[in-house]
Amino acid sequence: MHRRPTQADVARLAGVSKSTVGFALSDRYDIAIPETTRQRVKRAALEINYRPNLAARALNSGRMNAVTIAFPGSIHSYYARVLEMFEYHSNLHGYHLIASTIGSLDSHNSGLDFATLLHGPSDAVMLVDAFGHYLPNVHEILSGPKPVISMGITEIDGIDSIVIDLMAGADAACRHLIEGGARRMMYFGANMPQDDIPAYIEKCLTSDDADPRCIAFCRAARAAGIPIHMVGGYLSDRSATIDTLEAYIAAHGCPDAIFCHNDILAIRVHGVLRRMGYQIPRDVRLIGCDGIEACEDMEPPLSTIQQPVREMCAAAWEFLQARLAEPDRPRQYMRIPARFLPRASS
Amino acid sequence: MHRRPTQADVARLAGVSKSTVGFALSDRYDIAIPETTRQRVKRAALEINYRPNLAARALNSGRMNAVTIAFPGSIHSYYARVLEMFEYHSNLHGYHLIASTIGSLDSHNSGLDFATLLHGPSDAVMLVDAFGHYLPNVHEILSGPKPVISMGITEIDGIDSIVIDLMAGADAACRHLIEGGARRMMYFGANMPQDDIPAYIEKCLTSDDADPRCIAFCRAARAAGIPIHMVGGYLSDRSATIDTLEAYIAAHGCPDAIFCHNDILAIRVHGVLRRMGYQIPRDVRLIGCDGIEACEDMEPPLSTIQQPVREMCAAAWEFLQARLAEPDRPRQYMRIPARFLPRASS
DNA sequence: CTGAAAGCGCTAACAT
DNA sequence: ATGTTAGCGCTTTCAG
Repeated sequence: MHRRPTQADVARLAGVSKSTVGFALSDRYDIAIPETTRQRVKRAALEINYRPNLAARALNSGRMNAVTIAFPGSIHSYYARVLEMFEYHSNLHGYHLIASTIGSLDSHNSGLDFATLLHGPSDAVMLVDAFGHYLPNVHEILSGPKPVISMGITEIDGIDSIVIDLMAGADAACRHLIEGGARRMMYFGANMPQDDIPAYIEKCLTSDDADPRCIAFCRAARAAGIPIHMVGGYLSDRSATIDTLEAYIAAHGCPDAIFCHNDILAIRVHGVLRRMGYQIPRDVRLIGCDGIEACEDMEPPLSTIQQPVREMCAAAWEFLQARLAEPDRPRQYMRIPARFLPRASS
Repeated sequence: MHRRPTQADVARLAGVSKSTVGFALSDRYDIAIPETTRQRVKRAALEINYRPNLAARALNSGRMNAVTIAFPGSIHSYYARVLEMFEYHSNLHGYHLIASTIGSLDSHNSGLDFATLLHGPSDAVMLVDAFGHYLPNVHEILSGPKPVISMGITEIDGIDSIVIDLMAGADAACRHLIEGGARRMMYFGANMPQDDIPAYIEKCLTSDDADPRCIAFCRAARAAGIPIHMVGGYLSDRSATIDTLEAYIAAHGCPDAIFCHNDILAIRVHGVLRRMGYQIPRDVRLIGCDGIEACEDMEPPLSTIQQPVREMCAAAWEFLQARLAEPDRPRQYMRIPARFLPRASS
């Protein structure tokens, strides 16, 4: 492995100047170069297997041709789908995709802190589901060196956002449970302040600054005049989740309906309930959220709220392009509703 | 958003030269700079919120501080775990991680072709489960501009490889089925040459150049004197998979044991079988592969072959570091066995 | 139509 | 101990 060929090498071989090479190789037809010279340059480049040095190009142009996509916590099935979907667009447009998880202050995961992300080698940062500890300081974003675009169930004030409106879907799900006769309905969450759930419930009832699923759940239960049971906390791993659920059921008995924060959780809950001998939906009705494929493979198939991943990523890419082309344009904003998908589990 | 501050700006503010800034900011203590000057420089940098220009650094140093990780086809649960695990190491060492799927020639997915990957803005490429259409030309790798490291169930001759030895686990799984009384055992695959399965079976029996699961399956069945049923093909989506399985069962009846190419597939098969009224493991015994968490949440929990993702990623990172430090060192090679994990489904 | 040259921001060898 | 300078490879302006 010796030195990589540069445009200078191509120029020497083709017997032209460096700039001619640059123009010819980047197919700039606004510069008048005879077709024969163009071909000669291209052949020379091919012959010595010339590849542009991306760092040099980036230094000169100020463009990295890369985008960072950042996920909160860990990359589970749903985020993997978002990643894949977004990658489709970035590939199509010749962008490289830097994938990252964001580390929060309290959690002990290894994710990058936001500043590192923001100053990393990309032209823009896509934040997926930024909330709570993952929600960066807006001032830091606005004074930062590159555009940030938020996508997912949360939005960031003043920042380009594609927000999936879970509220309608979550509300439909909860009302579906209630109308089906749920009296002891429970919300099972993976990202709730474990220490003070009553305060969180109060927050859900009175403000809009909480997880839309939780808001919908609390309000639907309140409206129906049934008690608000929220269980969960920062459940990092599978066994913690299972222990929490089992402990709850041992102490309070089994709810007649469970709305889970996401499908992964719903699948776990499904397993726990069946192992404890409960029948779904006869004894307990179960609903998840996200719309991952595995839900359909459960027995019975799990009801869920379908996240419009395809539309979200397509819109995010559009927003990104527009923002890069015109950094000072007004804030871009789009809401996409998520639909409740009833299946046999509820 | 105006011009980003550079080291020259810091130098001006601190009243020193550019190189002093460079040395001070990179904490090079081999250069004698008085502590007071160092502090003055750092304060100045902080004051104007200086951040290094990564493109410039990369151009100068020849290092991007980024690694590309590439997956075949789509990023499902198992690959998401690999991604996350590998990201742990890259984050820890200050590397950015470029995630990509590789597009094969025949499939219509949007993945990048290997040459693009190889010439992308990273210092090395990690190939996960490179096989078949995803397996790049070895010469292209060796004459390429950066190290390539293979990880997963396949290895690449002459290229640094961490190979997960699935053979032992797959063999244990198949023998477990046979010893449990399987007479009509089936392999359900997602990446097989659909058009000529007999030839593929022959290949599995006679050569080592095939999927280790398939090899183990064919040989175990042959050794036990039972027929070799392989079903599948290039099953891209969920419904194609289900149709294929249902068609097979309609035509040939239900096997008494199914070994699936991976857990995602096993979960689908699980759903199809239960919906058709078959009991697991009474009527059919079922085994998957990869060891994704959701297997444990099935009813009954699914037997699987546990991929040692953590060990693989740790070893891959070690290999990478060693290779970057010493490009001409001899080929690095490591085999890690994957263990069969029997559960109630078999 | 083509070539020379400046400059992107950083690093490191070399001079003071 | 600090400053000067060359150069990484590319893009692009400006002369010829």
